[in-house]
Amino acid sequence: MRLNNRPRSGDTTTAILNVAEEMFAEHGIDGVTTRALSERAGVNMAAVNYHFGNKDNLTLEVFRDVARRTVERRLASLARIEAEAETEGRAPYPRDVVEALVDAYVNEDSPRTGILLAHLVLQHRVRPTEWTRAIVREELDGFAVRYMEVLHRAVPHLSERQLHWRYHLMVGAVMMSLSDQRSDGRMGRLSGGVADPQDFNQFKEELVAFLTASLGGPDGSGAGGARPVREDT
Amino acid sequence: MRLNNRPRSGDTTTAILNVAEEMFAEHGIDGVTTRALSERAGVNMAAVNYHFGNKDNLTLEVFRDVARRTVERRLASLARIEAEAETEGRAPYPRDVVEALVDAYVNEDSPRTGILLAHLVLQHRVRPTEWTRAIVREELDGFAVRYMEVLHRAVPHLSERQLHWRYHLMVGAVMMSLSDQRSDGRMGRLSGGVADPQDFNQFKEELVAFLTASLGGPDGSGAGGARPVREDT
DNA sequence: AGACGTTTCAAACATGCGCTTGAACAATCG
DNA sequence: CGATTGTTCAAGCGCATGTTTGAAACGTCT
Repeated sequence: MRLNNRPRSGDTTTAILNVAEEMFAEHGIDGVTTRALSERAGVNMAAVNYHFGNKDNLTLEVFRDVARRTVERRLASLARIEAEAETEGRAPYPRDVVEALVDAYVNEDSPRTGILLAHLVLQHRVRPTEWTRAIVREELDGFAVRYMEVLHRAVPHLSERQLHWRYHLMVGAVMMSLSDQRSDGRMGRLSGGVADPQDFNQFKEELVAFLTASLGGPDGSGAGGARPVREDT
Repeated sequence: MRLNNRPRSGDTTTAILNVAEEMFAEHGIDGVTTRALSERAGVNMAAVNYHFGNKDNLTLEVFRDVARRTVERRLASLARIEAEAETEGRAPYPRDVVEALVDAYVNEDSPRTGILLAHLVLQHRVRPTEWTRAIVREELDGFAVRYMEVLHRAVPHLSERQLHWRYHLMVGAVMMSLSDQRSDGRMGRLSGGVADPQDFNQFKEELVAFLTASLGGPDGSGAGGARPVREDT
């Protein structure tokens, strides 16, 4: 047995990982049993425990991978945005910063990624476990801090407290819209098809519009000191 | 046995319902077993099935009740807002409409309600079942339509599609912030305590500010045609 | 070829769950 | 009082799940 120093080229191991990711996206986390998974992967049930120790470990690996990929992508976007802003001698545009967040979730190239992350986060909220905690703390918290750093420069009118609130609310909105896309179809139902989360372009557009607007006013209580969020092209 | 014509004054029945609501809020929906529930309620396990048929039926009743209470409360708020606007011969204030949504979730009088509803909705997203579907469709969908009706009058610059998107994104943000409040404490952790979802006033204030701002611009892509959301006191 | 570590497999095991059962108890009414 | 009906209870059934097991198959190195 080989729990450590696990070669990722192993046929069975990667087959399990791939099928797991696929099935988690489709049926949710609790909706995947070791039996169904191994059957679909064409491997014996015991293989899961042999290669990953137990089921929690497998899900941990799958979702840690997804989290890392996404964070990597978003960090790259942030770096690009900051570089661009610096050469032009200005603060980053709020809209660009928002897009850096959204792009990693809503992306035609890897449509599963966003859904998987939504599953992870919702799972962590509905029923936090050791492995969700581990991923959130080790993979996602760092990015959140970094993101807020850049976001703060883009919308300096927000206080630190407001910044934290807005960020968490932003992420919440994204997560929920992703989960609607997958499971319920409520938006499509209630809108009579006018709003369609399946349409990637529409999805991104509306999401970015919402989030950019949400960064608007310095506070919602005071008089209309809020200014339009964006003046650039 | 008495599955129909069930008197709600029955001692055991209400004890089960109360404890169920309590435990659902605390441990999430899947986190409550019939055994634990009956033990805490001081009744025999069989009592649950005797009085409610099965577990799904019990959860259905608990959450349908919560949904109804909330919807009722919000409908009343909307009616009040509309009446006030009409006597003053104007459209409803966006901020008021937003508050009507938030109040029902974040409320010091019944702090459990919002958390329970968040559980319901998240559960429906993570793992839709017959009974979540039933509640969403029968209790919540109607309100959503009605709410968007009023919201549309408050922010007429939004297209129908935008309206639907914004509404769903708003609800998503609220749900996620509620679930953070309960389970993870991530916001508190990342902000070093500056942002504290346990503080009801702060919670409402930041949430309303975020949502009101999010209704801002007619679209996020165009130039800054957005106007401040609110001018009244 | 033979030996030995690695991987696969069918089968069984252990556990926790919702739910049922049949008897005891309580309450109501003729 | 007895009978009937409504309610509670301890015990256990059936089932699905994650996990373990011991042996078979495979690969590789000498």
